[in-house]
Amino acid sequence: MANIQQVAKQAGVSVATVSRVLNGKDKVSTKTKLKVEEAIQYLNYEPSMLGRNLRNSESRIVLILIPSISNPFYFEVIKGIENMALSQNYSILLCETDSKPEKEEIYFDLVRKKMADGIISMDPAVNVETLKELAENYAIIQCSEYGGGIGIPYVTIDSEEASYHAVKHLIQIGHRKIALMNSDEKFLYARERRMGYERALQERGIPLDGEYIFYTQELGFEQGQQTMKKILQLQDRPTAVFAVSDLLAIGALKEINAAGLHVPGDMAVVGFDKIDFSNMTNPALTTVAQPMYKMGTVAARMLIEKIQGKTVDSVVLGHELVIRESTTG
Amino acid sequence: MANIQQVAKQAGVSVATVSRVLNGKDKVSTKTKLKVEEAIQYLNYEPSMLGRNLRNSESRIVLILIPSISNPFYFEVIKGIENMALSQNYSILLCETDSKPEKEEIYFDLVRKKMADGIISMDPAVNVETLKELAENYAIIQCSEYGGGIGIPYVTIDSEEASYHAVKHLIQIGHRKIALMNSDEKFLYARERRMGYERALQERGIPLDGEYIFYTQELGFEQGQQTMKKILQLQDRPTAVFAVSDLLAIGALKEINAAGLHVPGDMAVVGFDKIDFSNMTNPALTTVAQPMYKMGTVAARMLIEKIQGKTVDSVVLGHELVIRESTTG
DNA sequence: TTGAAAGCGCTAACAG
DNA sequence: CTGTTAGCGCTTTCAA
Repeated sequence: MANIQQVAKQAGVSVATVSRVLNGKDKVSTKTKLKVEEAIQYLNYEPSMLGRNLRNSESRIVLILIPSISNPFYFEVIKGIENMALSQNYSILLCETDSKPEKEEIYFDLVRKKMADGIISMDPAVNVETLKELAENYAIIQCSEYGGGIGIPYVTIDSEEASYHAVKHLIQIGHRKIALMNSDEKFLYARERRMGYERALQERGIPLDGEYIFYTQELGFEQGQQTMKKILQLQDRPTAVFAVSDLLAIGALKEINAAGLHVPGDMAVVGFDKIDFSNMTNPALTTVAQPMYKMGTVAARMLIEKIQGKTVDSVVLGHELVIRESTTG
Repeated sequence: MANIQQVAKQAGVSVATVSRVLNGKDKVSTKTKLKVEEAIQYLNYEPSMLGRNLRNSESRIVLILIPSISNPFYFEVIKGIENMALSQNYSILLCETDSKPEKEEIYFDLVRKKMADGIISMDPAVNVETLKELAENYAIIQCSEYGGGIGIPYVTIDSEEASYHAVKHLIQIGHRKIALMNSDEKFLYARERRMGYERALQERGIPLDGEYIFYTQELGFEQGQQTMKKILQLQDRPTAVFAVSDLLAIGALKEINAAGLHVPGDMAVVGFDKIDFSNMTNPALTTVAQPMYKMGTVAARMLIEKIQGKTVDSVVLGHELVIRESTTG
């Protein structure tokens, strides 16, 4: 475990020169450079980030805040963030909050203590107050979820438009009784998605039916099952359902099957997110694809620019409707 | 962004005293302690990990090496690691290698550069040579996958026994023609699982049929589909299949359904890992549960002890067969 | 119980 | 092109 001093000594130069060779920015003569490189080789020297980080007062680590690591929606986003970060010599600390403030605090503390240079928050349940406060002193980007109007740069899609698109597809293939399986409207995206749903219906002159709108506390498989159970008990049963997450939709699928009904014959289903698993179900799920990888790279680029002190603008990316068996089977 | 100097000045004490209050180990009089705490409050001071880490030559970060973040098998393990790590004031850096040596090297470099204090490797495709070399100087634990006999402490389950258990279940419910969907036998666990499979058959006097054993390069959904396709084309078609991962099994399920056959009537299916999704399929999957959370906590504890210079022993944990619809209808 | 001072490993400003 | 030196923020002897 040699340090820079020993390398300098071995090479017969000063530590400054070694540092120059290491960082490759300043000019060093080919001869000395060679000497230094030999010494590095000889001593098996590896520069310590600990020293460098303190000196540069940076950690070269960025936090990613997600509610749950097992939600597949985040995979591609994370990959995007990771690749961009890696290319800029940043590492990522993946932080699962379980949507619990205590856990969130642990990670917020990490940036307060300079253990991380910035945060990409993908947690819709994040404490907006704290985040806002933190954003005054640290680099923060919101990805996919944003509280709206809190002055933190974000990258997201147009949820209203995406939802409109999905529902319009259902209408176009002949459905008029369409249920919406939404999440709690305390989340902005939930409100937006309901608006898209309503716009699509209104546009075709289909009256709104409050009975067809359902809210769930979480976006998981079980909630999808439970909600579908309620939908199937409706007097005037809808012929299609639009769920705002693939996991909800997959839960619905399972429940429809369990009731002996057929998808899409008896009930068409559309999901949201295009998680890997949406293709593995029976039937494969029609779903709205967010450009997740791109969201990740954009968020990471924005964060790094923020860390570098630049001002960054929010970004809204496009979406895509992936039509598969659960609507056209 | 106050530092310890300013706090000391504000409180009218030395930096040493502030440090003592911060760490709470050394004795400090109640009065000075109060003064210091007031100063900390007043200045909104947050101790920098950068300084502390350099001084202590530690990063309080541990790496987790996984092949792919989207493989659900790792979720619970990661949770276990994270919780244990957090409780000891360590943070975790989740590193996806994509089983690519280049990517692996990036992360190995992180520990060489003191950016991380140790590694928990869950990558079966890890470069064992490098790992072994690294283990001479750094704390390393293998979790769930281990090369065997390379002198690195590991935590795992008894794959042979688990596999035996699964196949025995199939035999007990009446099957005699049982296919094995295994991964490449370059992996130790693959060899062990085949041995368990063979032992179960032999024990009941069922002759081994090489035609019933299949190998896949990866453990994903697509491989499961492809392999199932081959199995269904067999002259003497088996009545059950044991896949060494849930994703393989879920692929098989989809393919069996696509062929118009029924699970478990025409073909019983057993998976391995008990990932969340194994419960969401149609029918729900019988599978072997590894104690993943526990594996994670144990691995983390072992690693931290290793970091602290203690010697640690390898651990083998138990497993459990979860019987669901895909074998018992 | 407290303070002074050294030093963890590195980078950068300045001088030569 | 290279060396000297200060200092990033902290912990920990050693003395008092």
